[in-house]
Amino acid sequence: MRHVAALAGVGIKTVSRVINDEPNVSDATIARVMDAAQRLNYQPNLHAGNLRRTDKKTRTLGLLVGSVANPFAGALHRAVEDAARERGTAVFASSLDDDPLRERGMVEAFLRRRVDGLILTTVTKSQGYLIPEQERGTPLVFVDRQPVGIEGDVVVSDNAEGAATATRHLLEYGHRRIAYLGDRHDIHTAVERKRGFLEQMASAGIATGGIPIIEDLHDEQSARLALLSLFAAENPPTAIFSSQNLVTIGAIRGLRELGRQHTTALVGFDDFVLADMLDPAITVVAQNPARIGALAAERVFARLDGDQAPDQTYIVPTQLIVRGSGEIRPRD
Amino acid sequence: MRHVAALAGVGIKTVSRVINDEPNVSDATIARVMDAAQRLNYQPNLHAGNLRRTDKKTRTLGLLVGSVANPFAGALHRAVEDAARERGTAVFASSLDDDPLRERGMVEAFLRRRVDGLILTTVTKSQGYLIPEQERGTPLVFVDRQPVGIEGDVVVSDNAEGAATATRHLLEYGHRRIAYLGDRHDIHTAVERKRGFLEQMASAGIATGGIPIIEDLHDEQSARLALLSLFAAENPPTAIFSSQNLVTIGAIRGLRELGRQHTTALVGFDDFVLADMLDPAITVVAQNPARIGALAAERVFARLDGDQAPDQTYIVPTQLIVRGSGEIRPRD
DNA sequence: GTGAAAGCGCTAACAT
DNA sequence: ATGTTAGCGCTTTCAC
Repeated sequence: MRHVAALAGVGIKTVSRVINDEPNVSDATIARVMDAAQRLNYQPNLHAGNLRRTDKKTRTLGLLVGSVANPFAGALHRAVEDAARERGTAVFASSLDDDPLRERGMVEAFLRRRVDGLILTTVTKSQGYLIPEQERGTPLVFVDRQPVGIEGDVVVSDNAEGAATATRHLLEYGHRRIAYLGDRHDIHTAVERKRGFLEQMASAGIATGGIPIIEDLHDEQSARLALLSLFAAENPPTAIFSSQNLVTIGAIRGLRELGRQHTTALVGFDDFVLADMLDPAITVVAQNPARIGALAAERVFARLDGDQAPDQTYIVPTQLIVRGSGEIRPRD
Repeated sequence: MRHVAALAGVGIKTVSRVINDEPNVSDATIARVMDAAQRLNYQPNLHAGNLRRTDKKTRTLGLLVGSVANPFAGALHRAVEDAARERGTAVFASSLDDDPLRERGMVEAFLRRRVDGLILTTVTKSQGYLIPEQERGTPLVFVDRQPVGIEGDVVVSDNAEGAATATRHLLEYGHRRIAYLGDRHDIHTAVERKRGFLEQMASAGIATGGIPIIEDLHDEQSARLALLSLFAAENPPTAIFSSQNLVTIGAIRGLRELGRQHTTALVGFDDFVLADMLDPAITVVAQNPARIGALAAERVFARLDGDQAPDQTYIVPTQLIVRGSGEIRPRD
């Protein structure tokens, strides 16, 4: 900037004014400064400015998700990015792989870079460690998980209601013996989905004690094996509710191995690409990651704009998408 | 930092030493400083440090892709992130949606934030505008596209060879009339894939003039319609080579509509989730986005470490995955 | 409409 | 082993 000022033959403050579109600079001066900046390939240093600037905003956001490689996170990330770009804000993204140490590490890395806000899918047992930062005024929005040991805005899918809808759907098609295949029992979303499922089963007068439930399935392979074990046991289910993407796909593989994909009903939580092109096409309860991301970004920016409203939990509705696999009736 | 120094009863430089793990501080002092930092919830300001630091490294990378919501970009991003984390580097990601203005805007936004390097899938006609930045020493790595108007390290899939492999595969199964469905004809990857296809067809002695070729298919819908038009015309193809993910899926939809999915061979460029669970399962030439990302990150860091080797183009091999659709023989 | 001086939070280069 | 001073590139404040 000093060099630009020298070349344009003006004071450094005038260059600053031109760069930041501040008033009180004559058109002629603006032109001279722009020209000098161009010739020197000058790029303003945002960080240097922020050091002195009163609002202290870096126009940077931090986003923490399970993995940027998974479709749910991708859609969410994209929505956050779109909202951010409108505000001239860049987005740091990081994958946590369910590793609490990584969460701590990346939060610190982002805070050292002075992000204006944080949108996070937490994997730590408690997020109390964020309290000091929150008190300092950094907006925190929790997505897809309820925070523990701290308050904050929260945006989640309607997990319990979505699971209940899926279950109701299967019940309506005449199923009584419905198995639950779930992922890690200790994460918020899984707890809620199981709760929705069980409550709906109970409402239908089904003794919850006898329901086949297999949890902690973390990938396709374990889900596939779980499904096979279901049919190896006595009194196999006539329908399956799978609580997550990979579990659904593993279940499909298992059903196909047994040749039961056309006789066993299946509803999965979370939609996936090409679900409509499988045979049978898979009925799912779809989440809306783009909506979750948009809402989370909206909350962060509202807080940055001074919104003082009490923390709130936003529940994004899910949607049952009927495709075939969920409409298979029991044999008898 | 001043406050920490005051509370610990030491000079500010000593705090700096402790924070940065520099030597020549007694254990007792370290403990006192750490304690004070803890009590004040002190978070060092990386940007302030960088202002004075001689290496001028922000430990930040910028990544530009088509869209962070697409699986190819997600896998690539993840690989870049993994490499970056090992180096204490955070990653900015941004989606371009084929919009040159967005590329320019985001590059500028990243440069103002002083990223140490840039990994980019370019969408502008020429990337000459990056030359000044390159001369300033910022490593630039181009992925999935050849840059124009500038030199730099490049990491791409083996598009031509992959397309040739797919084509050869279809030829080996007896096809002579193979149609090409391609996406935007003006992007590097599409050009290369078409070239590989045509060269292989020519090698097989097939007059390239008569080959059914439809390009500029940008989504499933247009690909589906293109496929239908192929079979509405005289002398329909016995096999299809589709040059991209969405095009492949659109083609599958079209074939199914016509009931020809079991009688028309299909090989797609780029793998996709559940391709193995369709009927028929889809034979593809798979790319390796994770490898591309890892290689790109490696190049950036090598340059940052002072590697002065001439710019190089890294070609990541593709892999034919045989699943069924590509092994259907022509009727006669 | 313009510029000079001070200072943001830190590290470099020297002291001691 | 520790502290002091200057200055990174900018914005603020205030003077002209």
